[in-house]
Amino acid sequence: MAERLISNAVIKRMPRYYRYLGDLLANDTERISSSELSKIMNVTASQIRQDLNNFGGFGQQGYGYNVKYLYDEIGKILGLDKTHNIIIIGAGNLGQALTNYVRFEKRGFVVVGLFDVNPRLSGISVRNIQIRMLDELEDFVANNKVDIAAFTMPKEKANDIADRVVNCGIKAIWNFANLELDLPEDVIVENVHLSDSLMQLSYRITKQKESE
Amino acid sequence: MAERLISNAVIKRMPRYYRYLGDLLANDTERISSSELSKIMNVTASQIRQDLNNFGGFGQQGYGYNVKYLYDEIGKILGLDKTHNIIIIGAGNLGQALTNYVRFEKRGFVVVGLFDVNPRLSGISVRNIQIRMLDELEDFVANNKVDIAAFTMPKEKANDIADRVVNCGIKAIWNFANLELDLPEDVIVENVHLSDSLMQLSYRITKQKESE
DNA sequence: TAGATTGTTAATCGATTAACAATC
DNA sequence: TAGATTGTTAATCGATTAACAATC
Repeated sequence: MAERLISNAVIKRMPRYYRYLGDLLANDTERISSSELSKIMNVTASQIRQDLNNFGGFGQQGYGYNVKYLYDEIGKILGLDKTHNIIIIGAGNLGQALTNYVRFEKRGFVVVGLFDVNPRLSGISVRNIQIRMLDELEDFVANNKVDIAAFTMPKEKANDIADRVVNCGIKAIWNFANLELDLPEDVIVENVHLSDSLMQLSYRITKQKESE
Repeated sequence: MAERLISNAVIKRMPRYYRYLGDLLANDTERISSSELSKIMNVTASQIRQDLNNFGGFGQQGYGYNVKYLYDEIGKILGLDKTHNIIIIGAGNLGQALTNYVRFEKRGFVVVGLFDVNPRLSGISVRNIQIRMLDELEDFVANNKVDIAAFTMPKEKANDIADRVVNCGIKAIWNFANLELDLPEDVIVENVHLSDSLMQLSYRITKQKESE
């Protein structure tokens, strides 16, 4: 496959395209032009065509895009045609919420393990996944295919655990801990900083009030 | 206050500055130059100075920035010096997780209400906040100051509830439902699309595997 | 074929970086 | 004062939009 470097701006938009195409598919829409889609999604048609052409020509002149085909292709681009096994480290509220977020499985994401350090949680199950003690981590990863580690533990513990996770050979972290992990560059980290998001909301509220 | 339009790219970086400055403050660092900070944060010094100067001159030539002062000023820019009352709609796992996310309170975010439609949850309390039935929403908002509604209900219900929330006069939504809300433009919506985030992670994993 | 719409090149716009005069 | 470092202007880079030839 051609080693084109695709900008982050483009990649961020792909799941959104996927979502809208999924909706169109659910409505039995067979085909759509970039200009129709641009109206629905509130972006320019030009951007849609540019974005898609980073990955190949999925459309047809005079016709537009076949919704089902494009949906599937974007799914492949995003790796949704493969299964991703996830362990969740930190079985507090957020960890349990993620574990329960069943829908993720629809897209090939499967929670295979749930870890915590609190002995009180030992043996308890969340959605049929028993909570394991963190000291079993290395054994578990050695015996199970794990693609992603989700970090829902307190941030104080995150860097130590990150080292252990990386030593086990896990190459991708979905990080909810409110800090930046310091890791080798071949480890992929996707951050979800809820507190940053809330601050951005707060900024916009404040700005709106000022302008009144 | 001068009505400068500040780009989204800048606003997104502000919470990150705030976080790093908070860490420096915790380490009793009194002052820092843009170039020192740029090394820690892995951005250019130029960008730091440009970003900050959108909001005013917080530094001093030949000295740099006073950490405590800059931290406080960014806090004010982000509206963290004010209290924000939040209601959470959808008392499932994610709603409860957010409710329990005590730390938010440190920054002036207070969960004042928790709603659901499931009668089984009626009367149950999460962190001393009782779960109310959704039909009490309008009454509750009329009698309590509510700044933000967090959406943690299933996406099918999100748009209807959004209309009700907006009719109550709430002007800001923190949206975890995996769809885009269709609302008047004076309503601020901050989206947290966990599934998009996971797909981006999946993309990067896939790409890395291809290049091996 | 004629009309429609893509894929792609060129033009524009905005964001980032570099440079440096101002000044503490 | 001399050195350091900001605030800000100018240059560069990258992303978005416009335009249009290719083609279904």
